[in-house]
Amino acid sequence: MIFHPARMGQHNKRALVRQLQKAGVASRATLARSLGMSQPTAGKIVDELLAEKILEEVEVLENNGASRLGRPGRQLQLNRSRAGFLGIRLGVVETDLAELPLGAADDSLWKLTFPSAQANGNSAEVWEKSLRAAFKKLSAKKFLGVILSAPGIVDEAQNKVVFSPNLHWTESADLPAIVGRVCNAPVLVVQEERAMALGHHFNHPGDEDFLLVDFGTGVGGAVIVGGKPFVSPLPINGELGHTLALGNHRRCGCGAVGCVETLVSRRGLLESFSAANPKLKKDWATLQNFISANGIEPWLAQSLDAAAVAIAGALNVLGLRRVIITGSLTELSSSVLAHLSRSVQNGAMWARFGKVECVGAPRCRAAGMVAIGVDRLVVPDLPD
Amino acid sequence: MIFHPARMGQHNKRALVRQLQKAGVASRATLARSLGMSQPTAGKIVDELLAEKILEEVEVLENNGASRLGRPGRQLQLNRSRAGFLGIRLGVVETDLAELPLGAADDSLWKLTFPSAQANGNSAEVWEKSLRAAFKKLSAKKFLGVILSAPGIVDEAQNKVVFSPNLHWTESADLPAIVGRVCNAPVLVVQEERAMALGHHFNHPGDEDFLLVDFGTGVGGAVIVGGKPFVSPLPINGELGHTLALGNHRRCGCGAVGCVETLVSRRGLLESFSAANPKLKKDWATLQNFISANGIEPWLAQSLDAAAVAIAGALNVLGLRRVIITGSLTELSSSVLAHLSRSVQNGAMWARFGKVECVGAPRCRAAGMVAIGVDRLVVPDLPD
DNA sequence: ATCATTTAATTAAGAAAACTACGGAAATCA
DNA sequence: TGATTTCCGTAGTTTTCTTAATTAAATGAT
Repeated sequence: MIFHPARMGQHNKRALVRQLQKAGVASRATLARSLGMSQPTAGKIVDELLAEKILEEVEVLENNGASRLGRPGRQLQLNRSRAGFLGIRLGVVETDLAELPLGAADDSLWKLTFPSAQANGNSAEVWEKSLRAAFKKLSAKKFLGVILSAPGIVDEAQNKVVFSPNLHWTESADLPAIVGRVCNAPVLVVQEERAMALGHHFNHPGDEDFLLVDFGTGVGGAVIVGGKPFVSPLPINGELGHTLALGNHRRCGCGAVGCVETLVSRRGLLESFSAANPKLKKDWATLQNFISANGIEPWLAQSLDAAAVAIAGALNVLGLRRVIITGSLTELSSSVLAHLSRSVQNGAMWARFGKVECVGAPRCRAAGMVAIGVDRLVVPDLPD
Repeated sequence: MIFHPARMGQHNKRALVRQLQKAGVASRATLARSLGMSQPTAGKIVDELLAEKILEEVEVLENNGASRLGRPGRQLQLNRSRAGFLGIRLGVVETDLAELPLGAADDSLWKLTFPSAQANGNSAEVWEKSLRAAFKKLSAKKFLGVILSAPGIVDEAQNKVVFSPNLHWTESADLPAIVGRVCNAPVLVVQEERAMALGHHFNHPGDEDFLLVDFGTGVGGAVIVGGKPFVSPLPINGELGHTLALGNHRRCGCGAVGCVETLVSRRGLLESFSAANPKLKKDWATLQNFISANGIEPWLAQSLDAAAVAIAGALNVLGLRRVIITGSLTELSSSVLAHLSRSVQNGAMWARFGKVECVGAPRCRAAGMVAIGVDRLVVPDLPD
């Protein structure tokens, strides 16, 4: 990209907003210091953002610990009092809505819920009707934008669902148009795992570089490098659920045969569990209890090892050393994550030279969705 | 990164040099257009670069095809007449030297050669002596810098070899100091595959995003995204040779068991070949002829498929659709690459939605080494 | 041959956004 | 109360880009 003076402003504005997202609350002086810019510059940018109602000033009451010397800074944060974004979580079964502020969005805000699909064919139309009904119940009517998270493969640049084995109607539907008709605001379609990864980053600002792997109906991944979602030439990336596991012959929803997803998705685990223990009930609670009682049986070890090979391979290729695991695997006995972690370390090259970590974490979508909305709608990058 | 006016100049200078590297030859006006900057700006930057002897003007004689209307532009290129860099290719067996110009470096320039290691322990000292002797024979004595390519795992930010199973002495030796004593110029240590990938990019400017996989003593990879080497938090990336292949129990030089490298490195292929055909001579030429005559036998198919799983997994994770294969695999019957290509397409998700390519190419190190030198020594990024 | 046209390169003037330097405001501490 | 420290804003300077106008060097038509 080429720089000229007219672009510098917007760019530094983005940087300042990003910094404030991470810090949560900060003064003009603190922002200037942490960004390496002069105080007048930071002050001027903050003034603009306050005028745009993107930031707000907040009363101090920040007497925690040592009382600082000198004039106290006027603390700033992303605006928590205004409407902000409408979050739509389009899940495989249900769709949830949340009114998200620009700052401090958390996953307790999900309120309204309706089914995502119909048994018969007209899911898109019914979904639009349900959305319209739910929208009427919201307290806010006007939003800066709508952030819609969808499962499957999403082309975020095109706001399109490319492939969704469990929610096929979203592939042909024009989601931005549907949502736009109802909400009358710009719409961003984002991949669920990418939103969760970004959400994790902003909830744990120390985690700047990691691979997030979510286990659920499918197995999806997302990559954060330098605190930003990894952008690749293709709309697909981090898709390690569909790495092939040699020796696995299960047919996957994606059309291929042998994806690790067929081994470690919820359904995949249940299949293996049931095959190894045909007399037990084939449901998740039974599986959970069984693993807690009996530890890691060979069928589970093999599945976990297959996933670990894919994860470790991704770490080697991406140059990462930290894995965040979310979803169903975190609901099982802690020995499961421990086994996976050991197995990942076994396959990750960096483990020979330094530390490789593989830890569980809760899913946090809201914060990530807001971050994407702020990044792409509130302080957008200039084209070119 | 934060921008201020003082940085804009350097940044746009970098962009202009990059553009000229890709274009080969271009005029001020062409550069301005392709970079989206104004003519006066491009002209001013070019003037600086000419004064620094980084660029040179070149006589036209470019009457190919239609005679263009209007005043012809004065064509520019990276300086081909001056010394530029000293390239040192530290191979597993031999070390080669080349005097590299800033523009149009090709691999015919490798001239002086000496052994890389000694049977007894003092390899570093002997290597320094050999280097000193070879350096005396060069026509140029003064270089902008020395680019040293090394096999194994290289931390390019630290100019250090982290791990080199086939050339262990480089791990503990202070290569920049050794080379600096002899050549008296700044030294950059780069990973061989990264140099080759960048070289491929500049020899085929259309290839902006790809994964390069080199087969030889080991199996190494490098990633180019947007025409630039992919930078990751760790000094390791693109290391797909050490992805584990389930069911493979060979011990790898890296310390792990089951790396795909043990299947598809030169030695790995020979092992499998010999095991399947114990009566035949265990050498590369025999293997080549045998494959040409008998096609892809099961042992080879399995090895290729294991490599393909790792490659396809890397494509899925990195969001890429193009693979460049270099090294020993390109020396075999074309059916080998064809098999690998099919197998990669089988495992690559993008193949369901678009095209996935896997093609062979010659190794080109010189161009990549120069590109790295230009990028890091001639028009360096400002620290921050 | 000459002149209009087209493209390239340079010069000059203007605008954007950063920086430094300084001064007033608001707190702590002696 | 006054010294010190820190924060924030104002004023003026600097850097680098842009646009607009000018000069330069080619082609092609009359």
